[in-house]
Amino acid sequence: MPSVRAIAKQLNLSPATVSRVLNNHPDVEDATRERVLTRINEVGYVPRFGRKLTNVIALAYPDEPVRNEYGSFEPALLSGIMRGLGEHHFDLKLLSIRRDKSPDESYTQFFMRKGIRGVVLRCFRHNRAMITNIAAEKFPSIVIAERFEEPEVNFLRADSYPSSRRAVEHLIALGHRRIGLAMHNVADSDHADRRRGYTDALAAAGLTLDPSLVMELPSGFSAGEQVLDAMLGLPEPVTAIFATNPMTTLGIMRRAQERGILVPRDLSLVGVDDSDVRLHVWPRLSAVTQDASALGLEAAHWLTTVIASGNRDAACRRTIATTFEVNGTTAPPAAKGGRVVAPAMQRAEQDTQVPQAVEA
Amino acid sequence: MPSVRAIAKQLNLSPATVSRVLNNHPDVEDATRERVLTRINEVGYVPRFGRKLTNVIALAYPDEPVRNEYGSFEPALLSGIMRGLGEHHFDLKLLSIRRDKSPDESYTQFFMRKGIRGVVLRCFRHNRAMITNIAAEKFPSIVIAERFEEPEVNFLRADSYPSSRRAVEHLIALGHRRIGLAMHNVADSDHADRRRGYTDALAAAGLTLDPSLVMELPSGFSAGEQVLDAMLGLPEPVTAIFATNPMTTLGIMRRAQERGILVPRDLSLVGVDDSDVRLHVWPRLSAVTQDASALGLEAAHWLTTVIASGNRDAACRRTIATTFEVNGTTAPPAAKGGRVVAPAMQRAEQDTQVPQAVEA
DNA sequence: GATCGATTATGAAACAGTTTCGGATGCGTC
DNA sequence: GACGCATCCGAAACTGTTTCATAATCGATC
Repeated sequence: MPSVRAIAKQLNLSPATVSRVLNNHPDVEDATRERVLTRINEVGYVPRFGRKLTNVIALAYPDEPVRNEYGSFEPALLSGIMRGLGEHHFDLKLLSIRRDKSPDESYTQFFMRKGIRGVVLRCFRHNRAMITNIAAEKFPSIVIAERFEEPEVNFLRADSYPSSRRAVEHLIALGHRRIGLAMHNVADSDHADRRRGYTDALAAAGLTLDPSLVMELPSGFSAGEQVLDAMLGLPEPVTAIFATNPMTTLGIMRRAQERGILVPRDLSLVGVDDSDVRLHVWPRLSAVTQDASALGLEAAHWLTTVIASGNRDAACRRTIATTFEVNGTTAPPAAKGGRVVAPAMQRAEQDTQVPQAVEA
Repeated sequence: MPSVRAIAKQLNLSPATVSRVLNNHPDVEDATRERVLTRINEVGYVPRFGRKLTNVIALAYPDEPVRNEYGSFEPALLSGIMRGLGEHHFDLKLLSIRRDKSPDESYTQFFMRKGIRGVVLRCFRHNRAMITNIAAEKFPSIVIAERFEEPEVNFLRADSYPSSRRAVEHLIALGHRRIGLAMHNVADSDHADRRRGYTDALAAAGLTLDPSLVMELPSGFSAGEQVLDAMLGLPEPVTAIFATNPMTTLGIMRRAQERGILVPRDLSLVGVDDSDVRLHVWPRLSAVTQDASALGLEAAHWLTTVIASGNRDAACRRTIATTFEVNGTTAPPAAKGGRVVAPAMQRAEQDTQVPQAVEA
């Protein structure tokens, strides 16, 4: 249980200087600061409040926390984290790293200054380096929904590959041959998995991959609208689309309705859903679903357990399953030429089927 | 700047006992605990970390934080709060009162034990008493999106009345005479305002209020589905619906599409939106909109400013405006009998209109 | 009825982190 | 050389919390 005073003594310094380093005060020599920081990392200092340990972890975002564009993933994640915190009686802080971290302090310094014992990290395309740095500093941390090769990075993710592959196989089994893929243009591992599910399913069915059917766009709602227009504007249009991003999926659906394209009669659509949104649209969306709330719960529980146990070498490289749920947006491709049933009637029928969960 | 030691001295106690009261330790006599608590409230004790003030506020939920059913209000609110925190360099904690507060401690005790200086409170139907109690204890707090008569309660809300009234007037101006109202069955002040907007608009137009057109249901998605079925199943069905809850609105839209009821040709719909969801459905939803993010920002800014200034008597009873935005779900009622344009074509046209914001 | 034991309530002291104040040192300038 | 200023750091003071000891009270048993 090293304290500020103990560390100061070991280094022949005063507690005041160690405290200054911890709080990133300017007037301490660089060499001294370095000595203190390395020692702090060696002995595994943990901040205390008076004599009691601080039981706070943070959910840290690289930039703006809880942005709206992330859809329902963030609130579900947050809700799960709060539930996972309960057992060990930890509290949760929300942090924006870019806003509050001074560039000349280490991540460990920053987190200790904020009085937290561990951190749940959100990963986006631009902050992978940040995350490997945090992990390299050995500060207790776990990354949500992303995969890392570096063995010191702890992560908890949902594996989209099997469900994505199953989704595309489902489309192929229905008779679709021209299946579009709407990708995020900066690939995280999740989106890479979904792409792999797509290509592998095509390959396994003996279909050749047509690069013109793969679109890469910024994530977001309006991207979906562009996707639909582009894919139906092809010389030989697609009959089905697999969209790897929740917001993009909604954009596609909306644009299809706007243009009077009936889903699934004129176009089949498989999307991705982080919570219950797939059930709140019409027709209910056939989708690869991941349980963001469960991710948050498990991550918070692992992190607080590791902190409480004092085990500094625990590793988490867990992957939980996703599911592919067949709902109302997938059907056989239209036979060329014929509308057999009146639109409104057909739509009413198609959605009466009960959702079947297919385990991934 | 009263400290634990100062308070102890004033009461002829040891700092240990005061600390025990603050942390809700069991072995302190009730009379002593009471003396300490009243003194703490008198002198306005604030927790410190070492010698520095703790700059943390909390967003406190009565039960589960950030529930999914609340739709997009919570993430938008949270995002706004984080932005409003920046100026005074405060941090944010998330708290569940029911989960973490011991029944035999006061709210002030609870919040101090958590090391926070102030709290942003979410208000639901069942915790109004809790909130007046917190305010009566004079702990720095502000309630989001609710109105209180008690002068000691600080709140920041959006006034839905003018926009709601304008929304219903809009429907009347389009020619609607049978306008349904879908209400939350446990009325907070927001929903009461929306109801008042409805009744006043009808009265001003000389229309009599038909009680059978007013439905009160639990909030949520499935309630919307029930509303649609009920209101169109009336002997003399409605031609328009005003739904006062975002999730309910989505439920109505989905069920209408499912049943092949074309909005707005067969039914006009005005909803409520807390963020951008109205633009993500087809047709884009005519809606009363409130800016949850702005509510969060303003509330956090007010609270941190009051705390930083040390002004214990500042009051906040602010109301910000909402807007009524005309989009694609409102149109004149169908002339009895005729479908003039083919459904798909008509739908494509109706949504091309640019949203017009009408200030409330 | 007395005694032993357990529980309760409290304080002194030790310990946790932070800041204030002042001293020492070095560097530049007049 | 003297003065001024900035840098760096330690002693001391101050904050809150816990541990240990102590005194008082209550209850049960002989």
